[in-house]
Amino acid sequence: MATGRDVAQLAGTSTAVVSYVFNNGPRNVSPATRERVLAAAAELNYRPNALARALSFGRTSTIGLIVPDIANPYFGELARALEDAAMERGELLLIGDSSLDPERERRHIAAFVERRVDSVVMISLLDEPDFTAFEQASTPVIALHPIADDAPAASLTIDYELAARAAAAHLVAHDFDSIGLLNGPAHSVGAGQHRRGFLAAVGAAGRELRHDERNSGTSRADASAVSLRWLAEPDRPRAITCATDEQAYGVLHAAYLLGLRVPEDLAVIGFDGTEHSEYAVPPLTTVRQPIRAIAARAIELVAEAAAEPADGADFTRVRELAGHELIVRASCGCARD
Amino acid sequence: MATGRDVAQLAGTSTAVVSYVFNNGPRNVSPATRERVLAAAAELNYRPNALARALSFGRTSTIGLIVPDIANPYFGELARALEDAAMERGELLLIGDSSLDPERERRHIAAFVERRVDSVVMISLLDEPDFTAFEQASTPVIALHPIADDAPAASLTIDYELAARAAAAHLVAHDFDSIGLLNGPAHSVGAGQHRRGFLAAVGAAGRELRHDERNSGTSRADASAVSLRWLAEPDRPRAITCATDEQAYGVLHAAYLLGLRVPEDLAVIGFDGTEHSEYAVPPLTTVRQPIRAIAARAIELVAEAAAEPADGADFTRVRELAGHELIVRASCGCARD
DNA sequence: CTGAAAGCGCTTACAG
DNA sequence: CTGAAAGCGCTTACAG
Repeated sequence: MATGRDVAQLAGTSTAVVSYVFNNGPRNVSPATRERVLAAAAELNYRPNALARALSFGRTSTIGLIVPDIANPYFGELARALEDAAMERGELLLIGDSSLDPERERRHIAAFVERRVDSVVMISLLDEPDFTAFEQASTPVIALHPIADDAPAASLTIDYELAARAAAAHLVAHDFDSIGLLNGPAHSVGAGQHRRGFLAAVGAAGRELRHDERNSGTSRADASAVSLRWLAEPDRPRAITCATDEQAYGVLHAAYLLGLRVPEDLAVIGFDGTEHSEYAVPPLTTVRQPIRAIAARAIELVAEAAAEPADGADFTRVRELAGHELIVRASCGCARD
Repeated sequence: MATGRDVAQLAGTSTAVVSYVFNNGPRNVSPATRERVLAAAAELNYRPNALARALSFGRTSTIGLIVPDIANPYFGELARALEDAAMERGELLLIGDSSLDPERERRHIAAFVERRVDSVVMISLLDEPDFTAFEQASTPVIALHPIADDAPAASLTIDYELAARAAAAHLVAHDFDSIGLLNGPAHSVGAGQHRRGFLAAVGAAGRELRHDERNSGTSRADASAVSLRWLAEPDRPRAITCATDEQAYGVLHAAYLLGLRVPEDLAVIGFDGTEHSEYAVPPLTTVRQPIRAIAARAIELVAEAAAEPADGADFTRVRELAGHELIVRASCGCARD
């Protein structure tokens, strides 16, 4: 490929001027010279080498994203929203998919550090992800899940406990005699928050209410297998609220296999609220995370932190909360569309 | 961050040796020196700068992927499979999501060229994508969809016409009196293939068979809206085969809204066969694309082409076909799981 | 086995 | 407004 030197030669100028033209600065270029440079560049199909540029400029204009599972539509939607926000700022989003494999996550972290991404948005598979590589590289990181108070990263999440409580409270208001929580892995931080929210709603019911919790992985397959056993028990719950939409789809599938009608025999509520949830059969009542707002804010925070490395210490103190929204559809028995 | 020079200094050696140690070559290093280098690197948390490395090495060890819509689970699964294959070869996969926006696709192409990815795997939004930027950079590209014979890229796809015919033939064998095709945008190359396969199956039915085609975008929302009108018509089809699973989910949703039972009142067949299709309600009969095999082969082809630029001309002649598989589940009325 | 030096393709003070 | 030169952090012939 043609280099800046080729262009300079053809235009009868220096590489400095070529750079000034392509970056609109930092020095002015006379219109005539600019024209010649542009013409030469067009003729040679010149494309500045972003690697060389980043090397001398000291910034890659690149934001890394690490998601646990890109095949999960929630992370797909999130990735898209983050990319929209990044592009608006002229940054490229690099997506790394951990495929639910912590080793894979580690490799993405290393790859991002080596490639000198300016900043990172991360949804870790782990409750306490290892930020040291980013810390050593002084790369600002924002986690879109709860992290320890002293973790060297910012975080931005909804209030999972409150949101989980809202979902359970909705079931309580339905007057069901028994409700269940299909939670994530029992000992994870996230599961603790869902559990506390769920139990708070049960406690506030003001009446006798059987309740039970089961745990499954986040995949439909896992959730379906667990639900299949659960729903076959004689005292199965009348309603189930889940920690993710994916799990809710597993519950719907299990109910189908067992010949249980939703919502007549079993009410179901999901959590995350991707666009797909509207097209479930039946349409899924769910707690919506404000994906676009979270994405826009995350990119804003991280881009600012990358631009002003001085405030690094402040940035890692950031613990922001976003709002959630309960979306009521047919799966809990409220609406028929 | 520490540089190779810092490490060399601390280890009392030269940057060349640091490079030899971290790359296991191309020159040998005495065990003692290697130890000192490794110790110094560990102490300084040295991470080689991949940008600088790529600049002098002439390769980025990076493969670009462009997908039309990462929120579509089919592309999510595909991205994951491609990343697995890339990682096995020590390459990093960079994912660019076009968000169904051709302008976005163009930007990803430009970004990949500027970042000097070694090769590209592409699923374009367009029937005739513009490969010139890649061609000028002599970056090998493989398209995972049909492309023109003289397009300067390789391609690897299933035989869509044959696969679409298999799906329609299955409906024909059910003895339904009328079947429909929910196809993609009417004038696209892909839609033509689905149509020909569908009509071939109809023609081979050997009996009176009403048939009809409708078109929708690939999203559930679009497919649902189109199906809602279609299924409300008095002579609605008894069975529908779709061009994608996403569209099939839209049909299931529309049937639900209209109170039609699947498969009793309406049989449905999807196309793509992601893992999610098994958890639809009811589980979706679909044509499975061999995602992992396609991904592995695509990476293999493109990586080889990047390694041997001499064979560039041969590479762009590659037009490979992969096999498909009809997976029969409950949605067409055959099985109940 | 190891070091000094040139080069990858940019950007940016420094002179003019 | 423009050019010659140093530097970003690596790799790799070239000498020794």
